[in-house]
Amino acid sequence: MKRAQTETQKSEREAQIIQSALEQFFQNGFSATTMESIGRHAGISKGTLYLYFDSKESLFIAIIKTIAIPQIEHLEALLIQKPSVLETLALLQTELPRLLRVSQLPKVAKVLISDAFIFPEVVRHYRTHVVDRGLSAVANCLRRGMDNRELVPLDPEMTARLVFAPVLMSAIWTLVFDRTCNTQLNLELLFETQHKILIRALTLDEASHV
Amino acid sequence: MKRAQTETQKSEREAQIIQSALEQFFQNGFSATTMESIGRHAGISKGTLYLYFDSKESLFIAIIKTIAIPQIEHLEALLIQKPSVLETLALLQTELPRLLRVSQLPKVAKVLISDAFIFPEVVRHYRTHVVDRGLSAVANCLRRGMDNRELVPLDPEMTARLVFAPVLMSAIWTLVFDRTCNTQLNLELLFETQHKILIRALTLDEASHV
DNA sequence: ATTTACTTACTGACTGGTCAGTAAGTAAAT
DNA sequence: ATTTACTTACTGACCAGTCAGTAAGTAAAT
Repeated sequence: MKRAQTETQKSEREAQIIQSALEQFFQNGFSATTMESIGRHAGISKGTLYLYFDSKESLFIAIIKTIAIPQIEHLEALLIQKPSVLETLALLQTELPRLLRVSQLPKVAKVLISDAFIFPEVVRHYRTHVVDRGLSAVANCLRRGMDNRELVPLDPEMTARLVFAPVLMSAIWTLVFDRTCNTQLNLELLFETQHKILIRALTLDEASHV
Repeated sequence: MKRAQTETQKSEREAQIIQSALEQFFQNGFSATTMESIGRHAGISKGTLYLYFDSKESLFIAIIKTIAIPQIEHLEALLIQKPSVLETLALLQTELPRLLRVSQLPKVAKVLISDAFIFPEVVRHYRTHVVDRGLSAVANCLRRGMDNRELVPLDPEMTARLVFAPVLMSAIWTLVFDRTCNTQLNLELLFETQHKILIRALTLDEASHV
């Protein structure tokens, strides 16, 4: 393998290792993944891995921290951008399928779920810095809508969870079932259907419902 | 360990082994679980395991097949029992938290998700015999309601997925986050909120919505 | 320009330990 | 005495992490 000389090349290699490790952990789980195979898929030897990361565990932690945070910041930015809650919900309908398809977040989630009990402190970190942040962003948006009578009053925390539930389900579905059964879940139709349901359920339109 | 003499005692022991294996696979994943620890938790030695199951893999398959099927049959029975779709939805609101709390289905799901790629044929079996059956049961129920104008017309397959999404989310949440963060998700409030949303979104009441 | 001395990214064989599965042995019941 | 449920000591394969060595690059001296 070509030697990484400059700092830029080195951080490129580090990113390459993290990618390879994510793919291996995702496919085989933490325990069944060998350091040798992470190295091979990154195009380097096992020994070189240890020049970049202390241990298998520190590699796991690096994956969670480097991949998930930028995505959640993107989502937060998205949610405060629109003034109206209804516009925000409409935005989610198109953004969520995109997030599921192009980001690495579903893979990270699968890895985290699978090996949660080996690394409880990583789970706690992920929960407070990724999951709770995402949920709060949506819950706050909904609460604003409920407060200024744009939306029906409901528990905003629970409603936020219900908004995210199909995202988790789709992530698992596409990664686990679609991969092993060679099928393809229609994400656009799923989120379009969810959007219709949410709009009908949450809006106080036409002065009909009590 | 007391010797299992009769056929009844033997199948009790088999069930005990399956329980122990589920707990271990759930906590540590397939690869990191040792046969010795499965035996220890079932109160027998490692060698005895091999009198009941050929291999670690056959133990994994036995878990999926013996635990999930009875639960899904229970759900199917529940869904055809009530004549009205609305009554069925109301029933789900109380049944789903119960299923999440008392059945082993969430643990089985977590194990299956974690080790999906090691056993693709098990995933396919689980999908056709458990997941697709459950989804179809709900989708058929919804389709009936849409056909006889009890419900708003929407894609019944997708709506069924949206009904189940919070179940999967709650399963993961309670098993992964609540366990490691010492919190407790309010399942009753969650499903009550979902029920309110579904009722408002799906019913064609008061002749208001188009 | 070439040699020489030095630095550093990288390699892969090795070690200590683990574990699935096996087979020889024990003991309870008939 | 024989069968049957179970135990335990063992084996061979596998792997995380280490470390002695290699080779690629750099720079000073000739």
